[in-house]
Amino acid sequence: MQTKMQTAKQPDITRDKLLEAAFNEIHRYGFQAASLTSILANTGLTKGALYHHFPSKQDLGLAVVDEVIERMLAETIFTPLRESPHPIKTLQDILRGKRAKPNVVELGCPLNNLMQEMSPLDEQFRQRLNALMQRWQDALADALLRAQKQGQVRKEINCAMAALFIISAWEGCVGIAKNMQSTKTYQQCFDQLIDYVASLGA
Amino acid sequence: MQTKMQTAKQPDITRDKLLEAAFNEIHRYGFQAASLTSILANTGLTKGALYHHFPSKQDLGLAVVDEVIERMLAETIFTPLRESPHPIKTLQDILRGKRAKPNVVELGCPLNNLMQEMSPLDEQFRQRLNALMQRWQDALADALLRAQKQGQVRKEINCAMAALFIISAWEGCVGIAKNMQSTKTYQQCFDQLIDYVASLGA
DNA sequence: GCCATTACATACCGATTGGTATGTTTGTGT
DNA sequence: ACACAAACATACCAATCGGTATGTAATGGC
Repeated sequence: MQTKMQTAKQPDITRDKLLEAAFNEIHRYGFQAASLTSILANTGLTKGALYHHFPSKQDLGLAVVDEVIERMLAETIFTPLRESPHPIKTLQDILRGKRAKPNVVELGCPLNNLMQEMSPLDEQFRQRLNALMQRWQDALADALLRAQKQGQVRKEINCAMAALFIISAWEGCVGIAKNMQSTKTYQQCFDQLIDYVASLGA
Repeated sequence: MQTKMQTAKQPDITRDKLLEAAFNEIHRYGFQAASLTSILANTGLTKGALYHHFPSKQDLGLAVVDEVIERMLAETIFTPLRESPHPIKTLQDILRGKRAKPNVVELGCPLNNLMQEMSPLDEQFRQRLNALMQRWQDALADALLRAQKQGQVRKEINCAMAALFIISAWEGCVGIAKNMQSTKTYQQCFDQLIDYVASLGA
């Protein structure tokens, strides 16, 4: 019997619950301060389950990066940019629409939080976070290049460099708004970034 | 006898040693993960000294913000900007020269690190860090306003908003370079920011 | 020169941490 | 139906955490 029984063991679902709870805990407290006990309390599971699915806290954290955060970025940024026929407009829409998630203003960007905390401390974290960053930059540079071919970005613009700067400013805006705890600052800051993106065309 | 004796007790110096060691520890590991034991090991002092000068770990951290980090920002940014007769050039010089400090690329901006870690968790930290951010933004907005009166910044530019964005991008560039562990990325990213500052004039 | 206070050092505490060893239940292949 | 492995739960561990209580040495006022 493969059909769902409520009391049945569902290892995949259990794993996902652990990943989601770990993501939330890490998003708020950072990786080092994230408490496994707290994560387990939020899932109703125990250490037996955790250490059955993940050999260590670090592996749990890396799995959060590779699976949870990767999926979020792919869905909200990478894929829309890649599939868009109007890359500049799509990028600006993404920058505008990001305010939809309220806890981004409260807790910041999960990827950037982990980068700032873990990159100097753990080479494994740094490499995986860096790989995600690279995909982000590539997706953006690709979008800018396509826009450039459409004549919506000036020819003298170095798209890779522009992409790097946009991401930097992007993360910077999220971080400042998080410190200010202000959605107003968030929007003001992103308006400037949207203007910058527009300035690449004129 | 007030003269310096090597074995004499010098409470001010002791306090400074604690603050400096705490700053270094926090800069690398963050506030939550900063170990008091490690800080004391780096000073040769003990808990008796620490808790004589600071009532708690939080007070130690807040003192690091109020005294150590404040002084660094004032010396390297606030004062140069305030006293400069050519604000735009001075700003660009600061952005260019920041690479002088190598551990900024390795460990990032101490202010931003603490903001990203502590703002959602501790209101006292958030307020003090926010106050420093506000002084930064004011110093930058002032400099841009003076440049605007000199005709070096376009009249339609909102200097306060531009200052907010510059700081965001500033911190973003430092953060990205720290994750990449690359002084090259650091310079590439800041070159874009310097171009942006220049674009305010033309 | 005495004395109170400052400026530390030493020893210890409960709480929490990540991790492990072992037990128990559930699913699966034959 | 039986065996075996997977999927958990329970109980426990050493290490480290921030913090405290107490003791001692140095300093400054009178």
